Amino acid sequence: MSTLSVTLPDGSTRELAQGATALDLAKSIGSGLAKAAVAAVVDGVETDLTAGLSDGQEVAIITANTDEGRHVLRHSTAHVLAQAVTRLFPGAKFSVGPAIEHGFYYDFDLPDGKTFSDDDLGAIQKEMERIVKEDQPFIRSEMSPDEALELFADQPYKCEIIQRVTSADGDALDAGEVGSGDAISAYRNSDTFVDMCVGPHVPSTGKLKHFALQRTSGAYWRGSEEARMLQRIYGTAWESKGALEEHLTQLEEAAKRDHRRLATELDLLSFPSEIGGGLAIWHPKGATVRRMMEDYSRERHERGGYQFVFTPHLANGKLFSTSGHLDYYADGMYPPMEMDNGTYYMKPMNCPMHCLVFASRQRSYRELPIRLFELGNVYRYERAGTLHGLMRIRGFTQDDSHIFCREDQLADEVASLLDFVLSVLRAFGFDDFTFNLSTKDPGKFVGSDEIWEKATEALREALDSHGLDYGVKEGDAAFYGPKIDIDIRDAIGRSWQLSTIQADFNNPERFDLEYIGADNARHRPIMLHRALFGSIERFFGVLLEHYAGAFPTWLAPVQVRVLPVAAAHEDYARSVEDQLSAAGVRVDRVDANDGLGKRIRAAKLEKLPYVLVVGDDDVANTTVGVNPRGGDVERDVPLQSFLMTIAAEIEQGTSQAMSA
RNA sequence: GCCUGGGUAGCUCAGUCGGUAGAGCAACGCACUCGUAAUGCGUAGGUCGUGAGUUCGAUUCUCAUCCCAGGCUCCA
Repeated sequence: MSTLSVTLPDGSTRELAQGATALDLAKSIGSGLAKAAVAAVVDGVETDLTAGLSDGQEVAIITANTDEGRHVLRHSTAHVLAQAVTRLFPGAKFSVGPAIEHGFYYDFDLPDGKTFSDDDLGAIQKEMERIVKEDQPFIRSEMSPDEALELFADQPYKCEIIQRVTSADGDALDAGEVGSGDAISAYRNSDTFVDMCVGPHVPSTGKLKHFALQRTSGAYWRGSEEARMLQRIYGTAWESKGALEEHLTQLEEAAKRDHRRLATELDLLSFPSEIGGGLAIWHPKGATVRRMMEDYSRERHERGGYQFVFTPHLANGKLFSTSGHLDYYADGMYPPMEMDNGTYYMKPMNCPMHCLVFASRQRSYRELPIRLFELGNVYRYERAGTLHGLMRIRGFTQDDSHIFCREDQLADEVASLLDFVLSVLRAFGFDDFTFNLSTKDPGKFVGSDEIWEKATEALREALDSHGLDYGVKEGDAAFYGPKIDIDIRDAIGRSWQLSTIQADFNNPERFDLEYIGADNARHRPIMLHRALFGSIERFFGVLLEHYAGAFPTWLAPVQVRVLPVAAAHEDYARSVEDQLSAAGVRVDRVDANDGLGKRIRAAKLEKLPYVLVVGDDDVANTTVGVNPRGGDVERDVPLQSFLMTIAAEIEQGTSQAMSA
């Protein structure tokens, strides 16, 4: 019997019997590998383990504990989910079920418009476990579109996908589902269940043991609000029980640092329903942190050559017609207020006002760039279902800046803006950034193509000159100009979009802004929009989750708490408190009405940076017992020495921030 | 806005197959005066999100509405 030879990733070759599969290859290397294998890469193409190999191919085995391997597991588990649902809900139509980050989902259309309730998940999970136990094979077949239409005749969503992918306008989603070209592939698990899919899949359902269904939700077919709403089930799947449990634990940990929960626990702010959805009130402690953030921001802007302005929350609708907001974003604005001399709106952005500041008098080229800065309150009518704590809110404050400059200043200005933004973000403990350049949305823009080209090029140049890697989001720009978005990654690896730098050649035109050039002629300035925190509220939320409520000392609402051991030490405790307070430290005191242990516990739960315990020895020697957050207790520390330490820490926190 | 689930004391939650509610923590009071993550006892606190309907009677059932959560869509 002849053999075939394949090359492994390490360059070595292996002889296998004719007709051998990737699984045979894995077995020949080792039983452990065969057990962990879920798919293979043959000549650069992901393939089923059960596919036959040919002489001369390069083959790599994909194991379950890799990103690619988990992707296969999750995709295969989605098929098991679909089969379970079709067993439990006869007549259910299924549409698409991809693997996603950390898991998978599948969308269904249940007969008679039925919906899933959370209670259904348990039964579906059990059915899935049954299918896993049955160890059904995933058997691949390929067919023509016509054959596929016949096979999936009772699955209208599959038919629609087949029709779309075989017509000229097949899109990425469809391609992911069925591949491209004339051959449509499908995977059959049993006599009663077959699903269209490019694969690859695990050899059999017995490989899929460690998964959990998580939640149900509605999801529009093809992501369109006009289309039918399908029923989606989300789940997660992993290569081992340990990995699954670790993931579930991580989710719990993330939930523990949810800013909405911490905001309540730490008494920072609240969202009273009496006020309305998406509108927060800041309690004293939250307000203190916010004030520190804002003070720092003001300080940096002042040193950065910005001029501070204030503008009103309301404006005549004509202003927003001029800016284009009413043409493009009326839906996102609060409804109009009819007043005696016109129609007024809450402002959704500050830029029109800042344009008027520029226009308030004649400007000379010598003045440029003019950098206007405002902590500006804006109101946007976010749809009810989109509100999310501080992250998505209806009334918020932008640390908003508009820079008016000459064309020859644009590149430098964008470049220095990038430096400025990154330096301030670093001061708040973020150092992992992602950059994205968003380009014109062909369906929603103002201004000429030429202007857009110019603006986009300026942003691109700034990113390139900084040697930054960035992605391009085609069609993601605001209606008035292209933008650079900066995402940060927080302490538990989630990414948040914060800062944005936007070039705008349109508003200067709409507001007819001009300056007198060196040539004594009138010229149009270029405008840059720039938010750094984005919204103070959102940034605060991100910061709160990033630090899990344990703010660094310079930001902490209460920096030190003084605890007298017993009533006899209260006078001394008060004096310690006064001295710290006089030194500018945010300090409070809790007298000995409760046991010391209880008061310390309370302070720890509040995540205070320092707890000072003072007793007999301290009164006698003017010392304190220092219990720092996350550190060891130190007794008999001279008060003056603690004072100097914490003053330095606060100063350093701020000044590190300043020079970062 | 759409789908699903929820709203009971300051917080976290239990409960009521329709007969106006309960725990822990917090608060307050008394006792204890204590050296580094919960001292003990007691008191008070709720028109059960809001409005309407059904009913002898609604926190419980129905409808509407507001708010919240997870998704979808949207996010200048």
